[in-house]
Amino acid sequence: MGKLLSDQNLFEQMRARVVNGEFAPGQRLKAEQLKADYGVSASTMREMLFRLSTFGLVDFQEQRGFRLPEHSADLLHDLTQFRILLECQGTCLSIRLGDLEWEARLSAAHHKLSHIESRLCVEDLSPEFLALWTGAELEFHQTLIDDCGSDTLKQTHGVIYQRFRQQMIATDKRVDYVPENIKEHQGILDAALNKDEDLTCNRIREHLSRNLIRPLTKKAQVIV
Amino acid sequence: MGKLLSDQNLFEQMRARVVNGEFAPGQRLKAEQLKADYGVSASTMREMLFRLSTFGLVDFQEQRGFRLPEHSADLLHDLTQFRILLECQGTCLSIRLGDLEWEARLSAAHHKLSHIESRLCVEDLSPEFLALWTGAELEFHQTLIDDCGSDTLKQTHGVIYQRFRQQMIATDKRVDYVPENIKEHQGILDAALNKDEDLTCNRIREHLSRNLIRPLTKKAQVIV
DNA sequence: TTTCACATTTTTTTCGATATTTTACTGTTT
DNA sequence: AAACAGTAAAATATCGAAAAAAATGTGAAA
Repeated sequence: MGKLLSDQNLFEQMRARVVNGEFAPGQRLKAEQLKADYGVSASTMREMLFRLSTFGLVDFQEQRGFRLPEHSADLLHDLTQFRILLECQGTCLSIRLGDLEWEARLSAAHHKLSHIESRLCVEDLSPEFLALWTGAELEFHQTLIDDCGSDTLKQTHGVIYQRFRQQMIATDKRVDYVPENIKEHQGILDAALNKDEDLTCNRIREHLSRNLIRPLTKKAQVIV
Repeated sequence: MGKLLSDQNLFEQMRARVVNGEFAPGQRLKAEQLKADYGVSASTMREMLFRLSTFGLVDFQEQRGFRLPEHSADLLHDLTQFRILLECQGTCLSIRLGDLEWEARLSAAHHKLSHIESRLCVEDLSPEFLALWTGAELEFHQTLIDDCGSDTLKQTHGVIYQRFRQQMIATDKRVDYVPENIKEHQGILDAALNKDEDLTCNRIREHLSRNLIRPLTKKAQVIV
């Protein structure tokens, strides 16, 4: 298989594999086996698994190795709720702080995404196309919060998004695409470009709520 | 020095050291040197530093090792802002979801904290006493969000709190104690027990704002 | 048949040595 | 003196093997 990968690439590859459902939930990940895929030693592989574990993308238990996280509806709910918090907060701040440049980038990200999503309607979904969609979806949501001015928030969101995606894929290999998605993304874009913070938040919340087990209790005002 | 530490203890010890200002900001952390302190090999030490780096408590750069994060007023600002978001959100949810048991625990945590803080007035601060205060302060703030129902939020808060504390200590060895602290903690407790979500948020925000460079732009409603 | 003790196999963790890369130093040329 | 190349020193990353621990299997006793 692929060889001569730099450390960074190796991490990236493994990240993609554990997120994109190449392993079954709960499956053991043995460094001894995986090392063959990358032509590195078990120690290096172990270190890589360790790094993934600190992002919550693989579980680690002392003296009994690594395994893929179990799928859990509760966890997906929790991650969704947290995504709502981070994306609402981040987007509001971006609306406030972002300049014309940000609006342009957001518009561009949405353009790409909507183009892909419209084709997703008709074609059936190959893994490559799915990866394309995933990438575009991520970029749109990341751009939303990109000008919030808080690296901490953005980094945290990145981690949570990966774990969210991992759980989504574990739930069901099919993409969570529904025709509503197109409308919802459009709605978020419009509200954001209109600089209507409340409306944007509502639409983000609405958009993500699909993955909640139980509806949110009620609105709460949270401050920053 | 200490020997025969389990892996977990070793991590905990190193965490305490890098947080509590035993090393200067920017200082290199060489596994080869540190291994002597715990009687383990450089590899094991390296792994430990790696784990700390994924929490943001030490910086890691490929091919040039580990070092303590630089102190940065901007970073402290950012971490504070994020703490405000997480603690407001978590506390509001706890108020809503927490039962009598939670109120009791919160009350207990505050009792301990306020007792320590009142003594902090008169005595001068030995490192041991400071550690006592830090522990109590952490427990109070953790208890606030403890019944929010989101493990993700609580874990994230734990990580952010550690980094925040690290930056605080790097700023100035003295505790950030001011007489206002006692009043502020009391105010937060009262509002929370009164189940007044808005007031509680305001007081948490007020309490933490001390560490912001610039004041918050304005209130924003963020939803969950 | 069940339970427990013991031995075997597998898996995980730790280690010291080696290879690679970076950093520091030295002397040469412009 | 400044810039550069080349060499030596130090630090980091990688590896395979040894040690430790857990899981598995076997068989005897209840």
